[in-house]
Amino acid sequence: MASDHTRSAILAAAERLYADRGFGDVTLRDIVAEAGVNLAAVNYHFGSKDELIAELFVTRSIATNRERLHELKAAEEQGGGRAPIEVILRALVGPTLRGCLGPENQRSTAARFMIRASIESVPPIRRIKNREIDHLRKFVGAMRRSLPDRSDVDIYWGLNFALAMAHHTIRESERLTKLSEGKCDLDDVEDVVTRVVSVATMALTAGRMEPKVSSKVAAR
Amino acid sequence: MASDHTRSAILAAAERLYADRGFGDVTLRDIVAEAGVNLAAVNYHFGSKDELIAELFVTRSIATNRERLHELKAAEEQGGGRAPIEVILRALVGPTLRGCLGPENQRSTAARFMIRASIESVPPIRRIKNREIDHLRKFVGAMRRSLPDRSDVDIYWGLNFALAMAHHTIRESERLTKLSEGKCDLDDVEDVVTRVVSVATMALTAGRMEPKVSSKVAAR
DNA sequence: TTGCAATTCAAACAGTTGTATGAAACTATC
DNA sequence: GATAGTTTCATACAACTGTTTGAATTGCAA
Repeated sequence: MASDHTRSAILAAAERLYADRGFGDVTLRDIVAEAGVNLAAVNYHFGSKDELIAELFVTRSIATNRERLHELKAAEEQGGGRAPIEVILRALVGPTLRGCLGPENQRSTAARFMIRASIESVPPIRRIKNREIDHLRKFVGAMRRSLPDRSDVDIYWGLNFALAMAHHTIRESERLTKLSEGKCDLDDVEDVVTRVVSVATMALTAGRMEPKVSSKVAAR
Repeated sequence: MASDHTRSAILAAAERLYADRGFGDVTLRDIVAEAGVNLAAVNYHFGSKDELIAELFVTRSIATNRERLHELKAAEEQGGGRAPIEVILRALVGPTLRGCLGPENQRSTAARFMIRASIESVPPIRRIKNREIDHLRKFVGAMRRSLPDRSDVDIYWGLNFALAMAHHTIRESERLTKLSEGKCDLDDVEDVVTRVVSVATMALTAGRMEPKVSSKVAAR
């Protein structure tokens, strides 16, 4: 254990380089040069390159997830177990958007790293994302409680679309800016959050016709 | 020129392998082995590996784009220069969704390739995607004509969200299936198209204008 | 100080990658 | 059927990759 100086220097250097140049062309040698440590130190402290990447991503992920759940829990407690759907959706997409958008020149390394992780899709990160389902289920539960009349299928689709809009906006923020010739202000994060939440809410509440359990939905 | 047999054998083999195993771990040697040709043939016919990938992607892209524009043009001509927003959005996301979704066991190689291209993001493909903006502008134009009261910013956001829902659903179809325990039927492509179009339409028409909301089956 | 484990280091390893070469095998034209 | 141009081929190249090794160094406890 000792000082952990080498270990954290590697983590910091790796995150910075990945954020700047992407996973594709950053080698272990780049990382150790940036960190000022020996090449073998990576394998000594992390086991392998993939485990280093995984540790970086996991650390940032649980931070975001904790934020999300904190917002969600607070909202449900205040509403006596039932939170308005807008608030739930805001807890879902807010932390991610706030973490990854905002004025480019003042984006944290962590934010830029997470954007990279969202754009490029490297095996160790994909493996972790697949275990994120349990986390999403908590939001499914909250949404069900908030919209008890809504079918499960609609809930799932609403969740899917909310995440879609948030993640796609992060991934393609550059393209949207170019397409709109700067008219879409992606630096105003709260406006983006509001837009996403508003559309997702409409998707989940529109056409609230009576129970139209047409066919197979009756299951479960 | 001669027979082009080698050239097309390489293209076919490459597309198949990339579709099956992703760009990450398919080497030129894998490709030439699958195609039954010599290693040097790739560089002889395509110049480099990246140009091979680019050619594959460009071919599929212009096919999709042509479909999109065909649908769009037909709709606008029929409406005398103005098409309903739902139809425009359907022309935008329909071809892509139809090309990439549907019963997994009967997905074409081309479809699986495009899904890979959407999930992993490899440099030559990214470069091409960045030139796709001109194509999107045509849809912006059509949307403006269809919704003259709507601000440009709203149009851009609507387009962005429509693409977001379509692409994210393709990218994360597996996760959505797992999360919903199979309740979201991604094989029913037309239903997916309808859902995406319906939500995007709401995003573009809500808050203003009288309900032109064609009571489409928002959900079933 | 001595001893022992944890850490760092330079160096090499083993493999893979995309690409280049120059000769051989074709193909079509005259 | 010779010839010029295209295409194929086996092979080598050169560079880079993550990982391992075993010796040196360090830090700490007895």
